[in-house]
Amino acid sequence: MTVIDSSMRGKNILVVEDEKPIRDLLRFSLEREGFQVEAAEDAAAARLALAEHRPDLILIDWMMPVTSGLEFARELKAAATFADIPLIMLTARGEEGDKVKGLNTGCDDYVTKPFSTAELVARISAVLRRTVPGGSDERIEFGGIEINVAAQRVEANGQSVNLGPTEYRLLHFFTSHPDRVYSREQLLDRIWGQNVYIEERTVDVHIRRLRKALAPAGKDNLIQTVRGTGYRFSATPS
Amino acid sequence: MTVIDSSMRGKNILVVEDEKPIRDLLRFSLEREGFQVEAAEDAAAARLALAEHRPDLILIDWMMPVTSGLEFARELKAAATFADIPLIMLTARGEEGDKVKGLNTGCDDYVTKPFSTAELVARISAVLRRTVPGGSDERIEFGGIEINVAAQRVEANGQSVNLGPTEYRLLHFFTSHPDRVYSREQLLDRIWGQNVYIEERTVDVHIRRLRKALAPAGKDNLIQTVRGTGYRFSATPS
DNA sequence: CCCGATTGTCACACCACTGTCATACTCGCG
DNA sequence: CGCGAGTATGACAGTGGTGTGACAATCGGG
Repeated sequence: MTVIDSSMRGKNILVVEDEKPIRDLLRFSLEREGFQVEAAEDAAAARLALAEHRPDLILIDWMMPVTSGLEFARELKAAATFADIPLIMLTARGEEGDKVKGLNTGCDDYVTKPFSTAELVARISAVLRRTVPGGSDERIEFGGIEINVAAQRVEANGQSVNLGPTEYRLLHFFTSHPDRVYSREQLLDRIWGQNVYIEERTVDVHIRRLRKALAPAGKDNLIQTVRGTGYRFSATPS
Repeated sequence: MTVIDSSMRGKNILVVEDEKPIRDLLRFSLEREGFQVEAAEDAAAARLALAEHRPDLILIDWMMPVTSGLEFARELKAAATFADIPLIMLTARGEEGDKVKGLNTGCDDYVTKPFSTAELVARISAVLRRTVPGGSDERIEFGGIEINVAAQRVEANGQSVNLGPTEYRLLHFFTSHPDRVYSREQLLDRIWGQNVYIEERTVDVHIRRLRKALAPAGKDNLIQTVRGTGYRFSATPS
């Protein structure tokens, strides 16, 4: 059993692998380690997943029908939006030439099949570790709230907002998933982690703390209570 | 035949290898790939080459007479001027203990002999890719702190600041990467070296030493603690 | 060889942050 | 209007992350 750094928890990984058994194994292993996993069976599905959500790391099988992993990697590195997402290749053992091609495509590491889960997780952690949060000066803006992901800083109406770690993650999640209701359970899963046993009422308290922090800038009304369901982050008042 | 990324072309590599046949082979292979190669037959010659021109990467043979590759690597990592140059070790196969020692000196990767040219080039490319392009600037200024890289001198508000090598590298890194949060692990990777195993809390101590050194000039508040994440260097207070 | 400088580690103290509870409040409904 | 379920709020104790001083080991120079 591998134990990963707490900062890795909740990192989003996109797995692109055509063989279902391996795909399922990867999903299982990685989710057990605390990663959030999206799986795609080919390049087309991967493109769809990318359009929806930007992962922190992409795992690509080298051998894939239609569009090979190598081609897909090239495609990603050519696209400005995704070029900075770290990339790990899954490759068959002993194909020296293949390894080299993979590295030269711009992938950050490669893992040869068959691989141990421990090794894979170790490599993923290593790659993620040297990735700076918000690698390309990522900025999120919503309804007058601006988040500088790289600096982990928040401004509302130009005033700087001081947040604790949990409130920051909460706000970060809300700003990147606005106009949608989330139950307390969903928020616990996505912000605290999937295997945490915490009182659901605790969410209320952190919502309140976040509202209080946003109040001086008059932005506390962006967090709306949906009675009987949960909370929603939206610019249009209910 | 391997094709390397165009951004790699013209990168300067210093090869330190005592055996002439291997040295020539390395020079030939790397130059064919578009690198500029300086070759030195021992540590003394390497020091001369370093004084003349700063390479983008150093390739060191582990087994060398007089000053071993390991010693030379330590020497480099101790010198503030060269500590940030990425370093790859050439080591004989099967010497597990040696590998570990090599990794602990802070080298970025190692290649076991006998190696294929393709693999070596791939590793070099991978290491160079994750190296930040900047690094050999003459002068850095940020928030009233001025670093004279050539002289390895620091001034804050006009007062000269006395720093140990590690604190100097820490400050150098911070001033060239301001307004970003870095975890302790990331700082260890980027300042101590990628394969060094050091307590994360040690970062705290060096942060404190750096703060103490900057305090007389009133610049210690540029280093900000981001609770639960790491540290940030910024002119705007939190 | 000795000496000062530097480094990595530890132990201790402190305090921001966290999760939980009790209480007050609000809303929907009969 | 009163009731009950759901939510907001304030307080509080425990936890864990961070600051700090001290210390042994190592390094480099005289």
